[in-house]
Amino acid sequence: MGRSPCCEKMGLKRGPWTAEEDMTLVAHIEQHGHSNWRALPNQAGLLRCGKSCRLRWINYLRPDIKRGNFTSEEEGAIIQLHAMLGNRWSTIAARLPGRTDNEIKNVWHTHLKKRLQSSSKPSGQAAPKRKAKKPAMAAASTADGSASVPVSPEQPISSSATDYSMASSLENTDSFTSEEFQIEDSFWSETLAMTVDNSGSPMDAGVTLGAQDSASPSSSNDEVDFWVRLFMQAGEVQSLSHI
DNA sequence: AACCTCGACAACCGCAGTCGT
DNA sequence: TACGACTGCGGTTGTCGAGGT
Repeated sequence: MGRSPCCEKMGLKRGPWTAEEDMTLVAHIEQHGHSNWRALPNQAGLLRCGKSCRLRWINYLRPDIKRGNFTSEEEGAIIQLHAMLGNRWSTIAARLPGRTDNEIKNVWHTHLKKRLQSSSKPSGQAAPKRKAKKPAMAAASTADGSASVPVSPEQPISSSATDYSMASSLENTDSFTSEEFQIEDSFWSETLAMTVDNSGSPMDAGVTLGAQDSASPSSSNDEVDFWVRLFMQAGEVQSLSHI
């Protein structure tokens, strides 16, 4: 619709950020905040577009970023949240304090999606050709190789609970081996139960791993809570229908 | 030792939603 | 109400390093 490009391409630097640029950006944000990303590069003296600055800050420079490998709890949470929410990475990230949407998205595409796909295939077909670099990231091989997640990882979230099998996905939380997702039973029963129990005060309810992320907007929580409750109700309906 | 392949992750791009005028 | 500017999000790509051949 004739939108102008997000930034002027002329003279703006691209590619990996240098340590000096990082320092400049951090120093500027600590002093002046980031109320206006578009104007920030000029004010800070950076030859980057505002979008690039924002991304760098959010994904890498923010002080509350948690670096390092994802724990099995976090991976399990991502899988479950993805089953509920689809590719709503920012919403999922809001439930994982210290993790960014980009990071979660990367982990999903590089590890978790393949893990789910491999676990849904017959045994013997999922063996990775290469040894995993990081032990924690070793491809999961379920005991019988028959574990599967009924909801396709690719399936986008639907506005209708009836065409999204939340019930199945929740009922099959033990699709993952206990060694990898120890939190499954306790974590999800607790968090989801809390969501339902707090249905009267949606602002307080939520599926958050660890401490409540104070930075996550309440509207986001409301949205997630809405879907959680909706799916829970749909799950109850489907559970009954299976009887 | 050199080359190849693949995994991991940072960064970019374009679209959609929101807000101000 | 319409329009433009800006921000945020999700998909995709590029780059680098490690492991395999």
